[in-house]
Amino acid sequence: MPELPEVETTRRGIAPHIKHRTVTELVVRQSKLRWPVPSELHEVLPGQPVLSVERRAKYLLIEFASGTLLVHLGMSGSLRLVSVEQEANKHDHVDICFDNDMALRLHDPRRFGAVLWQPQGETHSLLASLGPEPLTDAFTAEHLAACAKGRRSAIKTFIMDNHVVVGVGNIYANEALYAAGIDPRRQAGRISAARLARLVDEIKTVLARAIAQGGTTLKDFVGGDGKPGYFAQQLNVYGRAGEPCPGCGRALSEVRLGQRATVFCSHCQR
DNA sequence: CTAAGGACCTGTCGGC
DNA sequence: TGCCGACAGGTCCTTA
Repeated sequence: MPELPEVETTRRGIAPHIKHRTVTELVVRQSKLRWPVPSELHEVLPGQPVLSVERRAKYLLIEFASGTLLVHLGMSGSLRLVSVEQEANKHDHVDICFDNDMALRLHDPRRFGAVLWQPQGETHSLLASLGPEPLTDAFTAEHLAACAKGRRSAIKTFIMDNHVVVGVGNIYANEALYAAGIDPRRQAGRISAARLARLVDEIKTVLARAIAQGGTTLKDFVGGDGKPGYFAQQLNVYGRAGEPCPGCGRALSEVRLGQRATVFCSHCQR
């Protein structure tokens, strides 16, 4: 569910509560997530203090001295902190229990999420070939233009490719392309450098604004503090097919690209 | 190499 | 009210 802003919001929500806390126990009620939860975690985690909580793409990285716990929320995952006494609900698959009797609880109905282990000094294969973080200086107009050269796939599909740039999910791909005035169906390699530069700016702006607002309000998310709900954010096109374009008033169109809902204004986006 | 499609899984919603 | 298909914020893996 979460797009990058929701993952970042989750990171910020949980980090202060688990940093420097020591793991006492790992409870796995359902080990069949996207990949099996490694059984070695039961031996590896207890007794270790959390050094920090980072993020790479949509992976949360919980750092320990002997390695890093990777947590991905998939489509429907959420994390919240609960008392270890708190009874588990349906789809509460994993608890990481801490020495203050709180547990970081992973809830994930669709089980597209993952909990994986990366030993110290190694890079997990899932993190090995990721593109730059969109909100850092590593994501530049030059980089996007170089990647786009010769590529015939639709620009929307292209910016959702993790090798090009990470963290651009379906909602924000739609929003960034609208903001940049680019037709999502246009071939990536046939867009001018200037327009790609604009797109880089809009991706950064859209994601940064969503993070500032605490993520998009969508029903599955539960805030890191346990407060239900996302945060109100106005989306210009996503989920608004048929409604008037905020710019010109014409009805927004919807097509399917790579099996994903794609909403745009055929007048404002070229 | 690129591009397209299937796969994983549950819940919800609209239509008949 | 009940059943069925379509769809949902992700992304890896296989196939052409």
